[in-house]
Amino acid sequence: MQLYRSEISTHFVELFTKSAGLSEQEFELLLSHFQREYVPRKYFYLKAGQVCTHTAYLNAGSTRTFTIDEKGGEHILFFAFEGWMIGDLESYHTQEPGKWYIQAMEDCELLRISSTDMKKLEAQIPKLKEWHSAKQTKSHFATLNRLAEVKTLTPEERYLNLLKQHPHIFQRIPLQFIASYLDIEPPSLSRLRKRLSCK
Amino acid sequence: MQLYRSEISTHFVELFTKSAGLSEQEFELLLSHFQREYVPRKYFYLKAGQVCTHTAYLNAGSTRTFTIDEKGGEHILFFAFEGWMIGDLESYHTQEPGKWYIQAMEDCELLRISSTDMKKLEAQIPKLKEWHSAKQTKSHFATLNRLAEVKTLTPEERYLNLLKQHPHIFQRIPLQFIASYLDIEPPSLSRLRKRLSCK
DNA sequence: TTGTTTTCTTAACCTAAGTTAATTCGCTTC
DNA sequence: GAAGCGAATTAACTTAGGTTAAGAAAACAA
Repeated sequence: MQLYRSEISTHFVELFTKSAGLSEQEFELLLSHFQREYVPRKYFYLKAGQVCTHTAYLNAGSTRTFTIDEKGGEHILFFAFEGWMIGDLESYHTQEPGKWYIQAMEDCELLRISSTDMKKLEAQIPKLKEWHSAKQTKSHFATLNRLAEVKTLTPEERYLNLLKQHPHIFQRIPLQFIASYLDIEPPSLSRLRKRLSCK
Repeated sequence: MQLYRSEISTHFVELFTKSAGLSEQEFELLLSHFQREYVPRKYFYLKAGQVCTHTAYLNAGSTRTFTIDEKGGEHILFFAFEGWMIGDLESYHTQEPGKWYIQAMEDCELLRISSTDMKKLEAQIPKLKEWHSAKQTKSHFATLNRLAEVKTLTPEERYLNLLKQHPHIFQRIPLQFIASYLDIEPPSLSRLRKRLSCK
C-alpha cells in the first residue's frame, strides 16, 4: 500500500529532511519503504519473546514499554508519544527474541519500515545512517539519566520531576501507568499526591 | 611519552586488531595517540561538573561511576574492571560538564586518548568508527537491562543475579559499594546475606 | 437516564528497608 | 603482640511503601 506524501505529517517529513538532512529524492525513496499501521488501544505492538523486525515512527497515540515479573507485575520502562520512534532496540539489532512488551495506551497510528529495508537504505544513504546512529546515542543518554533518576531520587522527587517536565501526560494516561513508571504502587501515588496537595 | 607496544596488554591489542579489525599500521597510528595514566585508589578520574575530554581503556584496577544526591548520598550506576572503557559518555559527546563521578576503587592504570584525536582517527579509519559505534550500542543495551533489573527485581533477586554473573567482584570490592550498586543500604545487604546463608 | 466498567482513592494492616549507633571483625602498622 | 583503623555486622527503632480489599468517582455505553 503506497503512502502518499500528502498523507504524511509534516513532523515526519521534517525529521528526515531537515533534521537528518535527506534530499527530496532520498526522502521519497525512504518513504516508499514505509507502511502505515494501526494499533488500537490496549493492543500490543510487540510482546516479549517476539523479534522486533521493524522500526516505527509513532504518528499518533502513545505507547508504554514494560516488563512483566514472575508474579505478573508490570514495570513500565518508558512511554512514547507522537513523533517518537518505537521498538525493541536490542531485538531489532540482534534479530533475536526481545524482552519488552510494547502496548498502545491510546489508539496508535504508526509508520514502520523493516530492519532489512532500513539497513539497505542506511548503506545507500550515509546521512540516514548518521542520523539513526545519533538518534540512538541520544536515546542512550536518556536511558542513563533515567537509571540515575530511579536510583537517586525519592518517589516524591520523581513525581515532581515528571509533573514539571511532562505535565501534559497527566491529562492523557491513567495514573496507574504513571505509578508504574515512577516505580511505586497506585495507592502510594495517591498518598503522595494527597500529601503534596495539602501543602 | 611514547607508548611501546611491548608494554601494552594483549587484550588491548586484540581489542583493536581482532575485534575492531584494524590493520597493523592503523593500530600503530591509533596507539601513538594514547597515553598512559595512573589513578590511585580513592582518587577521582572524573567529577560531576567536569568535561569528559578523553575516552579511556582501563588496563588494570576498577572504578565506580556514581551520582551524589542533595543529602550527600552516593548512588553507584555501574562498575568497570580491566578491559572496559570508561568515561562520561554524554559529556564526552557534547563536551559539556558531566553529571557523574568516576572514582578508582583500586589503583588504576589506564590508556587514554583525547576526544579530538579519537574523532580525527574515526574519520580516517572507518572501521574504528564502526567499532566505537557498535561498542556504544552494546553499552546502551546494558544500560536498558540494568534499568529493567532495578525496576523489576527485588533487592534479593538483584543480589543473587550479581553473585551469579560476577562472583569475582565480591573478592575485590567492599560490600558497601555492592550495596549502593544494588540500591540498598549496607545493613540491609547484611540482613539479606544472613537470611540467604541460613537457608 | 441508567447501568456497567474502569480508574482512583481510602483505610487498615503488615513488612521490608532506612536510620542510628554500638559492636565485632579483619587488616595494617608500629 | 598491641594499638589503631576501616569495614561489616548486629540490634533497636522508625517509617515509607506494599498489600488487600472496599468504596467513591469518573468514563463509557446502551
